[in-house]
Amino acid sequence: MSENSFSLLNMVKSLPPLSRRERRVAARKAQIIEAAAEVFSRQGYEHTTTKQIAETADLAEGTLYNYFANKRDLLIAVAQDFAQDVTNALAQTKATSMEAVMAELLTARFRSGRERRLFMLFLHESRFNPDVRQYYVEEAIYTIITETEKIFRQLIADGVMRPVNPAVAARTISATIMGYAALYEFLQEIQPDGDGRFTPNQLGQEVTDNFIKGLQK
Amino acid sequence: MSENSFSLLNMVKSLPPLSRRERRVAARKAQIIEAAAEVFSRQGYEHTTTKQIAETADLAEGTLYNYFANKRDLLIAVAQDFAQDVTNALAQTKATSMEAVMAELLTARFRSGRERRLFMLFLHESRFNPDVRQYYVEEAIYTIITETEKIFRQLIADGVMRPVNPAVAARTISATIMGYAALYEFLQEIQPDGDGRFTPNQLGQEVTDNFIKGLQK
Amino acid sequence: MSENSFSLLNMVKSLPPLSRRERRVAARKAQIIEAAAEVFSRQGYEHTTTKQIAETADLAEGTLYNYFANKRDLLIAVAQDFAQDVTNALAQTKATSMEAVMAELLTARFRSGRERRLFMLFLHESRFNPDVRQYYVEEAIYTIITETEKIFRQLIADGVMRPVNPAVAARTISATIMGYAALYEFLQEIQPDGDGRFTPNQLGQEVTDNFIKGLQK
Amino acid sequence: MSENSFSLLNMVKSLPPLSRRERRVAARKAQIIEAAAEVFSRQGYEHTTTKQIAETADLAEGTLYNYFANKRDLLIAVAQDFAQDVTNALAQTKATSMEAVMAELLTARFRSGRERRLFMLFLHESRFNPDVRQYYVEEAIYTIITETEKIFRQLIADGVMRPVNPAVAARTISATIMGYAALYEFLQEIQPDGDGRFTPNQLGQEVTDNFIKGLQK
DNA sequence: AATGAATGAGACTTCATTCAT
DNA sequence: TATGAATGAAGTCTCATTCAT
Repeated sequence: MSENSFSLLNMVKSLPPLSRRERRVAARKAQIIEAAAEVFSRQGYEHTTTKQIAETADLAEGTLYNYFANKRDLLIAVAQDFAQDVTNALAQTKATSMEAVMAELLTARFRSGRERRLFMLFLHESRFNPDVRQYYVEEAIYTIITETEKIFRQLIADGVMRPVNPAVAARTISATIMGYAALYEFLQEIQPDGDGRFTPNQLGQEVTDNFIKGLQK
Repeated sequence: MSENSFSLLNMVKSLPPLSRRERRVAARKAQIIEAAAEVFSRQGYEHTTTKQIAETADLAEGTLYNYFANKRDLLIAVAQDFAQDVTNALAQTKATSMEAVMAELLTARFRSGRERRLFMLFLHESRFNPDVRQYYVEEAIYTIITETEKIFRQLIADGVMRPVNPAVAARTISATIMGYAALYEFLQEIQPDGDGRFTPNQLGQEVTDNFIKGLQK
Repeated sequence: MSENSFSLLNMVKSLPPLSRRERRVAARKAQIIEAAAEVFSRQGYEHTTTKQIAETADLAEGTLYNYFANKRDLLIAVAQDFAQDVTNALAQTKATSMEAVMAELLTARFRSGRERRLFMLFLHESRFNPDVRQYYVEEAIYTIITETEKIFRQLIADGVMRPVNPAVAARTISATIMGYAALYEFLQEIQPDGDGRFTPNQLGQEVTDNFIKGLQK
Repeated sequence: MSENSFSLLNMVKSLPPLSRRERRVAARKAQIIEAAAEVFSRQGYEHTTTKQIAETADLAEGTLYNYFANKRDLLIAVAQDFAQDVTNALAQTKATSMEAVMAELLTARFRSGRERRLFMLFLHESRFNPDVRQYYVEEAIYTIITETEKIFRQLIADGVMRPVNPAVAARTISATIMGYAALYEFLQEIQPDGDGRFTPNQLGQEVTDNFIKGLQK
């Protein structure tokens, strides 16, 4: 999420340039968000104390409150930041062959453990926090699904994909991605017998094959 | 999860018969586990107070501690109970046609909102609680995956399924199930345009079709 | 305010008898209110910590919150209790001669330092706490004023008092009482030169004389 | 209290003329005192933050500390300033008829809501702050009492007033003034039935009449 | 065995004060 | 001299757990 501060800054390039003070505030916020994301991803929201976030950010506890109203707002900020990253990344995905699209969808997300863990954290917290739900679900998840759906419609129109319901297919792929993100935490211990471990790429190729050709003989 | 208490009792049927006292203890434990499952599923672990569990179980707070050492142990008991249910249900699944297997896998689980929410809850909590992880992941998820894998091996041997890696296919299906369990909370708001809402069965059929025939033309 | 718990109990004598549990709760509440009144009267609301109240009540800090939602509610309870005392005391005042009425009004209230200090505390806190304002001002002060006014109307009707506006006179007397309550804190240091200190009774007689006969020759 | 800053400057007129630097410092102090008086009068001491004072004074928070050691000193300065105003005003009061003296005493003070509220605030704070007590009580209140006493002695000597104890009478009048200052906040809601509201002047005349002629028939 | 009041550790948050710029 | 971000002490409140009845 350190690239994030960059992406955030880039997003507003067209706006009037930031004053020195605004830049400093933005940098501090980014520093705190980065620390919060780190600790949240490791320990979850409830098990994280503001003291720990402050220590990770190398700041005093009170300083957090000069930039965020409360702990909850800090979680929302991390979720917004996360959603922004997902949205930006997906905006650059190009639909070419079916294989390429699937590979991109299945492997591009969740390469980093922290990102996977944050993904699952927000999934959990959205149930109890409407703002997280809004920023995370309605931005990140909605974006993943609708962008995938758009790509599928195009592939069907191009005659590359067979004419399934693109809405359902997009949701199925998204669900599979999310499920794998969750499983990944446990897969290292639960390996197919005798096969040793898969690399993410190998796994991606196999899954892609399953989806494209179908499981039926 | 009221059947659950039954399943717990059934498990020990082969052991020497329970004394009256042991039956009373088991019944109380089941009562408490049922209450805890209910409240945990609605509010999550951290947002649930022992007071709420006691009220739901129609007992005093202190009584909980006569049967469980602490709140954490209560969560573990709920997880064990849940895993038992999943294992029992899967033991009865019979492999016939591919369609039947897929339908069973995709729709049997998660018909109830509470079960879906508990599933998600354990997924979250197992990151912070090794015992939940052990009982939930290594029993429930491991069971789902290996049983599915077994079924797939059979289907491949029968020539019904094409010879993909059954370990990967089983994991993909499991991941999809888990992903849909998570998405379900949000799907009502994120509907395919103009299509109205899917019933679980409709969705199951579509997804089954995707998986069996593949997405490729 | 220890008599208070009595008065409170007396008030509900006509209601169905309290269960043992209700009596215990009432006693604990009274114990906590008594402790809070003591510390508030000495240190004011803001300078009082919940820790101090708990120590004074010989309870743990958390126990306070089993009986009152928060510190503010504790202040309100003390104010209600205080208002109840004032109301009860005034209900017993009998109007006979002008001198007796004045003496009663001027000396009955505020014999104890704690009561005087609480009176001033509520006066201050009502500005920032609508509930204190309601219970304290609209019960205690309103009662003092209207009861005095009633007495004055009677005295005028009896031909003992000259026909001034009884509403204004009642407010003037009340204001004087309140002002003396405040001054009392400082009067010990600010004595009339050479006269030594007044006892409350001496002062009451002099003031009564001023009011009854007027200052004019 | 804008005249206040003036009064502060006037006080030192007889001292050697101020250098430019000293004038600037005095002006800044007056600016800060004015802001503090404004916010204190509205919100009370404890509910006022140094941030709010700084904003009201249109200065940065740190700047306050170049002129006052801490928040407490700021309150003391406001109290001193207030006492100064009271003393100055009373110095100009001339004793002629009894009616004139009473009217002056009863209406001159507390025409402004802010002054009334500050009066009450100092009354409260002096219980917890010896310096406020010293400057406010021993200057303002003491001055009011002793000046009134002096006037009363004169009136008695002139044969206009009957020979009561002038010390007590002065205290009674002062107490009444203070009581009305406190009641004023609530009087709007506690009106004599059917009489509508009093203007301060009407009230002053009635009260004067009560005091001069006495309540007795 | 059941009760539920008492406990107190620990979390979040506020805000007066400091200090580098 | 003015600034305002950083600080951290201290306060309120929650809630899992204990224990006397």
